[in-house]
Amino acid sequence: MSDTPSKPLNFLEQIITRDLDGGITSKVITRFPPEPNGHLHIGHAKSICLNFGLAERFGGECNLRFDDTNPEKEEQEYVDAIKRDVSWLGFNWAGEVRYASDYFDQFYEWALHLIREGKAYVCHLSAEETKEYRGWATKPGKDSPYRERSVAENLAEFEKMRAGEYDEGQCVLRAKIDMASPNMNMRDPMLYRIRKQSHHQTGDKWCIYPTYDFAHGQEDAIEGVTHSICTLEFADHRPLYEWFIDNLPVPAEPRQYEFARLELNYTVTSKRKLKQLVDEGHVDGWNDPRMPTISGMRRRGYTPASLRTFCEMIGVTKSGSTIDVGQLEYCVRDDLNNNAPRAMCVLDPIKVVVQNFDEADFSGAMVQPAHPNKPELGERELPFGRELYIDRADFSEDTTLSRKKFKRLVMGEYVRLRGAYVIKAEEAVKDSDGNITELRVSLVPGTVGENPPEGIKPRGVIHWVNAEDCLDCEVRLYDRLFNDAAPDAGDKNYLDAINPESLRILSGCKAEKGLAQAQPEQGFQFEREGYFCLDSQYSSDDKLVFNRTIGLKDNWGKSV
RNA sequence: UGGGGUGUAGCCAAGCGGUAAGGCAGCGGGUUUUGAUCCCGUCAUGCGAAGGUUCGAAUCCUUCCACCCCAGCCA
Repeated sequence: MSDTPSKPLNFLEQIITRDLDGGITSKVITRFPPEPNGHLHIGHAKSICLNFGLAERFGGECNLRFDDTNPEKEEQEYVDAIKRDVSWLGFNWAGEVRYASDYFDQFYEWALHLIREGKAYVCHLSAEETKEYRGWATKPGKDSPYRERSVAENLAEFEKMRAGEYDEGQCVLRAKIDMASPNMNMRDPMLYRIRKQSHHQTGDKWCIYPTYDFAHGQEDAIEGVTHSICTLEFADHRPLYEWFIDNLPVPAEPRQYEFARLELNYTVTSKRKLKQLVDEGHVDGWNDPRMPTISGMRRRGYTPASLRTFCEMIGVTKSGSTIDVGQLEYCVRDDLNNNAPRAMCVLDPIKVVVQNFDEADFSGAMVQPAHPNKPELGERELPFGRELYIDRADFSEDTTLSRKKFKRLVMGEYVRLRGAYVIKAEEAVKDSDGNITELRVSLVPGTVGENPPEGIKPRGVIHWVNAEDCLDCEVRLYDRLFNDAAPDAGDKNYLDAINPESLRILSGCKAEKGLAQAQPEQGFQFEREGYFCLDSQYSSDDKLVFNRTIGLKDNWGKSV
């Protein structure tokens, strides 16, 4: 036994443990059931981690099943993207991908079964009439005039529906349950509706499609799902889920459990809103690095591990909660800090000329570990020459700046070049507008890897690159997409909360030579700047584009 | 309003009648050739409120309050 306290079980883990111990379940089967009508986002990641994670933890299996019961909004493109996202997160679904549409024949048989049992009927009420008949919270509904049709008539009518003899909206198949139920879902819910559209999986085979309610529990039963986990808003559907399981000759009895979906502040996650951001060009596609989509976060530089850690960290409960994005950001920062190789990149370069370069006792290159506490990641070479670049913000002519407030280069004073020499600022060359165009410095010999002689106190450590062989690159600084913690709360228009500075494109940045080997999505820490990765879309052999995943934690200024 | 669900720190979250875990954020300090990391310390006389039961209540009972969800031929 390890002495680290184990994480307490969440309520689902407690239920599963109980079911396993009590012999109610022999092998846990879960499923992740997306509808292929949009791209996956961070909220789905929670569900994915939950379902796959539970299966993993208890030695079970998790299926990937597309809930494709509505051809109206679904597309193959989404199916492909979803598979890609789930795989990227690092999960393997059991067997082949499943589709609700794989079971359409079976659902049809079961519909027939209910009709024969007198538990379902074809209803010709219009949508508006149906709504009226349904009643209201305090008002019980009225029975449809078609409710008491004979089995034979229902069979015939349903066959006509299936055969395409009715148009969309003319009739539906409904379960005969209870029009006075306080639970609206039990007031004779729809089982089948007519949709004369081809389906991405079944083509034109069907013109009637089962509803979510008529499909979900039965799919679970067919697949032997033991614990069917969904979000809170489906809790009201559970009695209906159970009604189908009880009234149909299904091969198993899955149970439904609900948990609270993930909400993040400074973020919107509704499919409709994300689609609007894309369609109206507020962002650069579904995988824009500012999007909370899996593909967007991936392009931004989030790692699968960081997302999984996050989902693990926030817990699983039934209380509606909004997590601080800071917690998500902490997870990537932590993962990247532990694993990302270090590099230097000057974002706003100012040329530096080392006037006594010939006194350098190291010509050629400095050597630095790729990671300060991971020697196994190897070393990198930092060429060093007469001309360098440092960041404009790392130099000041103001000699009154205190050492505590400004730990960088000041005219006439010393600073350490990360991994190289201590230098002293001697002179600033300016253009006619007073902008510094070049900085002349001198190096202190013998200070590579060594402390400077007595009396020389560098104010701090700054990053730099060698002018001769550094790489020109573009750096994209991303910030939160919204300035408002709750962009879509109340009757606010979330578009008004868009952060106009959520993307800043910096060109002419100078990266250390070794970064030429960077692979798209591979994370690096640009020392003193943050975590970056090569953009998978805009980077090419002759143009390097780096995305800032997240900045370094920045405490200074708060306490000085 | 009928039904369903939820209230523990700024944000999450353990707790399951024996005297409020942990994480994020914050604050104070130490180490540091990254203002990062790391390390140490600190952070609820209090569990939505009020009553009650009990030697003992965040946990049990009663009433009340607040917030979320449902009332699609969406999922």
